[in-house]
Amino acid sequence: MKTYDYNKIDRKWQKYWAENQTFKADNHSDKPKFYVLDMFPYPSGAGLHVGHPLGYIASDIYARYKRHKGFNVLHPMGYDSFGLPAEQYAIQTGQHPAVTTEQNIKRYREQMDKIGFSFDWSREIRTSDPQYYKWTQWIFLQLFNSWYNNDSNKAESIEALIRIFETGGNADVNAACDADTPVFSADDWLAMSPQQKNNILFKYRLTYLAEAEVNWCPALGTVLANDEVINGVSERGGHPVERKKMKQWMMRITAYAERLLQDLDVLDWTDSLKEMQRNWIGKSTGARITFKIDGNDKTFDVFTTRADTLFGVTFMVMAPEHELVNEITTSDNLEQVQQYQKQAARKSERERMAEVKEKTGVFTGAYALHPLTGDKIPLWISDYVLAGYGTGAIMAVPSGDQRDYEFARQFDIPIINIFEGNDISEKANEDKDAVLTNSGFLNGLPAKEAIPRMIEELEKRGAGKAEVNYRLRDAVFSRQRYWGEPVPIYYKNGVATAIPEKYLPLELPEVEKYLPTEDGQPPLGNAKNWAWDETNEKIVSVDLIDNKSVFPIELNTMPGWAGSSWYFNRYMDPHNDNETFSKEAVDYWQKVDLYLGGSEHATGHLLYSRFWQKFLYDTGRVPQPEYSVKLINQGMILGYSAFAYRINGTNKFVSHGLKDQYETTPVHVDVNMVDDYDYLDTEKFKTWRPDFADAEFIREDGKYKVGREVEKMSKSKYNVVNPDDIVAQYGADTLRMYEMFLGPIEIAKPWNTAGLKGVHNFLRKFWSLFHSDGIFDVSLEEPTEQELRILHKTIKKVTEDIESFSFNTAVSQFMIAVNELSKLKTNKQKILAPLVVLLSPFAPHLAEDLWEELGHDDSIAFETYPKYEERYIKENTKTYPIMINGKMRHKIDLPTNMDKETIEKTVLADEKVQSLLTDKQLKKVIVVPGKIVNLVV
RNA sequence: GCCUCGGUGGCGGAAUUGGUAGACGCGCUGGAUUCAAAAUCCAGUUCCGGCAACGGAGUGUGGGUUCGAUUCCCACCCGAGGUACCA
Repeated sequence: MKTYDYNKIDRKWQKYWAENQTFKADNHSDKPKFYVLDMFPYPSGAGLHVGHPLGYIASDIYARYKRHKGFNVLHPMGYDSFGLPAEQYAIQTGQHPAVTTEQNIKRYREQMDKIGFSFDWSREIRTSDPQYYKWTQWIFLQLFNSWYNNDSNKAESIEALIRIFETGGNADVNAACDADTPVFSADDWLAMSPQQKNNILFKYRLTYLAEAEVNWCPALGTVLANDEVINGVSERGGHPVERKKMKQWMMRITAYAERLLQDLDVLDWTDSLKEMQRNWIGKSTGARITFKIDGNDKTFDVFTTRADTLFGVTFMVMAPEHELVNEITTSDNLEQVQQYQKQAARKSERERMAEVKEKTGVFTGAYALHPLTGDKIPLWISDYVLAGYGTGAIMAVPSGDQRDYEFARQFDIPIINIFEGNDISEKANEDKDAVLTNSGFLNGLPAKEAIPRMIEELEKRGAGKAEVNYRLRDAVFSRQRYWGEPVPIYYKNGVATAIPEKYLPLELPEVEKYLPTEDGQPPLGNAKNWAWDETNEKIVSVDLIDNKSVFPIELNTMPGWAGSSWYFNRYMDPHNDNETFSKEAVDYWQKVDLYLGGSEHATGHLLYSRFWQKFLYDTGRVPQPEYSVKLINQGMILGYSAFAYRINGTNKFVSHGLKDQYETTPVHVDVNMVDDYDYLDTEKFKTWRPDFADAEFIREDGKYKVGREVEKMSKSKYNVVNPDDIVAQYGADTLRMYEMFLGPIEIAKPWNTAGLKGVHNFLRKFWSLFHSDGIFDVSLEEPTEQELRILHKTIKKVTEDIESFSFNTAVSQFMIAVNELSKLKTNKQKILAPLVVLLSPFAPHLAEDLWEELGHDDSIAFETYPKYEERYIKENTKTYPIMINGKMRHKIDLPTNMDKETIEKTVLADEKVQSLLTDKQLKKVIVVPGKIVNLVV
């Protein structure tokens, strides 16, 4: 007997779609356009896991739905193929990252093909492809050759800036530039050496070189991410790590801070995501106040949002890295200060922010002078002040700020109470409505009125001014890595110089080793051919460097986010060799209409890409200042990690239930060795890794039970589940519908396969409606009212659910419909055909197959897309719950069109209601038409 | 620590946004079918008490607003993501 052969159906239609290029999008069409985009994946060695398809399936459903609705849909896919894991694998195995990346991409493609996505593969892009990164480098050079004009509020060319300098110096230039940019006249400018001019220009360029703090690991000779630093030592090898300043390429994203903030208002993103970006940009309006140092000519600035609390300052704190610390520290305190600096350098930024339970710090021996009273204020250093935020120094007001309060208590620094009726014995008063006292001319005022008065006073004395400060920092754009885009820059006598655009792409050179060089240079320092011959304009051997016509090329590469900051535009015109993308293509597609991706990118990719888009907008390359107005954040599918418990110092593992009897360390075990009941296959475990070959087990009831924990799905946690097995066992349509059924797309949830069977059963039942004894068999009879009701209710609900991205409830709705139709044994074409079309975005393989058997007749499916009819959905009666004091006590069926008064009368006349009301006094009747009747007694 | 989100049966999750909590699915229990099993179908399934009708409790915890709170407000606990070089 013929059955629902999903594997055969999957293969048939996947082949058909590929051969017919069914989903190829055209850049010309009479139909309205719609661009559905997924965040492209990093092709990891672990393969595509079940979390990736969650978003891709959702976007695919929407893309297919939109095609049915008559749109010209662009739905592309590609790979973010530069990244650290491929490089680390290369370091371990010597395999070229390009080779492993290619293998991984092949694997990803096979896996995706099995799920039946409607991607236009003719537009595939890879960020590691020279034909792609050629244009990433090109954009880098455009940024390098631009500055941000705060008056016109956009990026402009550096050539134009030079002309301004030549005629009028920089006094009238209102630019986003470094804080230490000196003021010069046109004559000054003309008198400068090329080197000096270059240094000035770097203070304006949108990509520039600067000293930035990094986690430097001397033993590994490399820079580490905060993630890779644990308790001050490297994750790999446990070597000490220190904070160190290094020359880095930077991106002046802060120039765009205000626009990035303002334009959030036009984005149709979740409020939470916008809030996250808002907080990340962190605009605060306040004041910059300048303090003199006692017995020194130097001054330093602090930023504060509460200038009104200036009279409450009893000490000052500088970040340990602050440039003045070494200069002002008195000899008595030098040793302590230096020791503290060393200690702070060992902590990562995150650790410093996390460890605030007990404040630490040391006194420098120096004093600042209060700008109004002239009082001497002790100057401390502490790691709760971060060098990277504000000015790297604060004025501490212990009565008004909790952190300052704790610090003062810790070190017995006096606290001046500056708020009326305030008790400072327990904590600081951070209430902005509190009224000031002990504050001279500000007495009796709340913060709102006092702040402008204080700023006015400071401006009068030249000791401060109003200032807007952003938490957002310029982005470090250098990576001491191999597997990334080379930076198209060479160093001509120390001056960073652009490699001319026409020689792009500057292709990654071959190296023998992917590790840093012995003298601590980035991996590209190992390249033999990595020098620029300026005369002949080509890449030559480093042996030829003479610094006359042959110069060294930049050794840093670009970060992972470079390639992903503009790829969405490249899909519009992916094979263009002459430019990033044609004006024609971008004018047609404009922007992404629906973007789907994880919320873990909230303050990374989603901010950087907005920044690049705005820059491209300023330079006229794109017509929209935002590329993705509508964004859906799919929640991550989390892994369900499994742990075995190794008894410390042994190779014995104790079962989860007994682990408390021993001193143990949990070890991640591969979830594929664990069954549904959390029992570990100990034999597999022994062969899994060589060091476990002679492992012994302490079991409970003869079995070894693992511990479980929900974590991010990642190869290193051995909790990755691949979708292939599910596709093979149940078919692609089951996987697609199950992932949607799992829960709302935007919520993070752990992967589990319980329930797969239910979705699979649904598809089998649906297939069965069309078949009797395995033979296709549908009836041409007219449907009954009851059948039409089921159909139209389903169309209404599913359509609404798709439009609102509630794919989980849409799947439930299908299940309800099929259950009801099964009970009626419906096999009528006029009911089933529209359902096939409706189901096709979810289960395209099965739907295509049934549609073929139905004869591709659009007229039986309400002409290509089913629409519901209101008359089949309207109910004539409504069951009203009758409540007494909010508790449900009775139900009464009433006509839906009955008005409020009649409902009340009818209900009160009801026998059961009257019996319920005996011995009770009715106080009020609340009638909510269509909803409830509540009797208050 | 800070920012953002979440917490509902044995499990994944519904709930028209202040109006019958637990839709749909899994699992479990009983039944039909079968020599038997699988598969399928039917019924039941929040917990406690009761043969039942029914009664009581119940949406992380503690308070509050309201005729009525999973939903709104306050405080707290727990979990997840991000925290600037993972992508």
